[in-house]
Amino acid sequence: MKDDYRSGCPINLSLEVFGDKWSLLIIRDMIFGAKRHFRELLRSQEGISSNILADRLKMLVEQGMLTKTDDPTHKQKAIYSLTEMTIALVPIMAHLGAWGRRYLPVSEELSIRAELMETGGPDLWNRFMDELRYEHLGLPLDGPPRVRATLQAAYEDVVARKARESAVA
Amino acid sequence: MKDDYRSGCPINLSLEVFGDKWSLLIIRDMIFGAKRHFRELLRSQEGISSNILADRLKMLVEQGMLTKTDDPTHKQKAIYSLTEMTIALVPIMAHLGAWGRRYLPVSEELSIRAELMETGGPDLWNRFMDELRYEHLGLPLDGPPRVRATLQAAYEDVVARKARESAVA
DNA sequence: TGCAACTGCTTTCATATTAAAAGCAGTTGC
DNA sequence: GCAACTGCTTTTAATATGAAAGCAGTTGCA
Repeated sequence: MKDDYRSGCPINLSLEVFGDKWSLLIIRDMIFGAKRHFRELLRSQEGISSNILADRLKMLVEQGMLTKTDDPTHKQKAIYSLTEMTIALVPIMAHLGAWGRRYLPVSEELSIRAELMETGGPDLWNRFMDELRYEHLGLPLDGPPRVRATLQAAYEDVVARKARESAVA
Repeated sequence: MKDDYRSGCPINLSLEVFGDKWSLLIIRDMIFGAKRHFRELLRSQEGISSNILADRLKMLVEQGMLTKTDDPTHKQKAIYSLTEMTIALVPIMAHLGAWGRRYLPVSEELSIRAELMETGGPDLWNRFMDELRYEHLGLPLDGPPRVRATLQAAYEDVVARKARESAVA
């Protein structure tokens, strides 16, 4: 944990924890991309470099935003898990996505998930958060996870449609 | 405007616009602190330095997050105004504040506003946004502005109470 | 049993960003 | 007429970032 903060303002403190250009993208990839290993996170859309990724993961673990455990299937693999703190960012992710979609030049395939999150509203967010608690914290879940798969399928549909369109054109 | 983005993901684009340690604090001070001049913004809780403030203001203006106009009362003064884009960040600010309050070591006086925003919910946020549209964009408002003053009064009450408490102790 | 591919990083070095402090050419109020 | 204020800019040093290569293993497969 960091022990000296610039101020006790909640917005400032939030920024000190994840207010940089990379931390929230790592969390995004864990939440929406189901990525849990270093090498998976390294393959981000935005091309994070390995030293920065290593640094941020370390810091996020120190701050209680992630936990790191051994992967029983591979002696060299580490599994990163979300904590309740990070799962609680889902509504903020949804708002950020909606805001970006409204005001910035987003690409269609990368914003379809944000659109569905916006349409689904708090009910969908809460369901998704429960599913993340199931996957990352081992909490019980009523029924099988489905939210991320739905978002992913919508993404793939857009990609397939765009491929068809550009093939025709 | 920046013309090359790392990716078209709405969350990434949002981070590219205000995902640094200072931009959102400047916007926070404009929204909650009613600060509109350079020297006012320089007196932030967190102690931003003048070159960084100048750089961020320039960038925020370039990106359409703020506008800059001359102050008719003083030839050297500039007035910074929020745009609809920035006013639309109010719900995100509220969520960020609520998140910080729940998970980080906030100070009581600096988090009372976040508490009131959380309690007030979307109804309060919308009223506040309308008031900001009135103050910064000149849109009509039903009744006089009151939200920021209410938040500010609550802040001052906490400061006064803490002063009394520490005087007694 | 050997070897290619994969594991989570670390190291190196060049470049970019940030921070603190001082300063500046005016403008304003008294 | 002068002190205080205006929005910055400049300088210098410290720090962070980015790209690329490398490393000491581990694993899966032939």
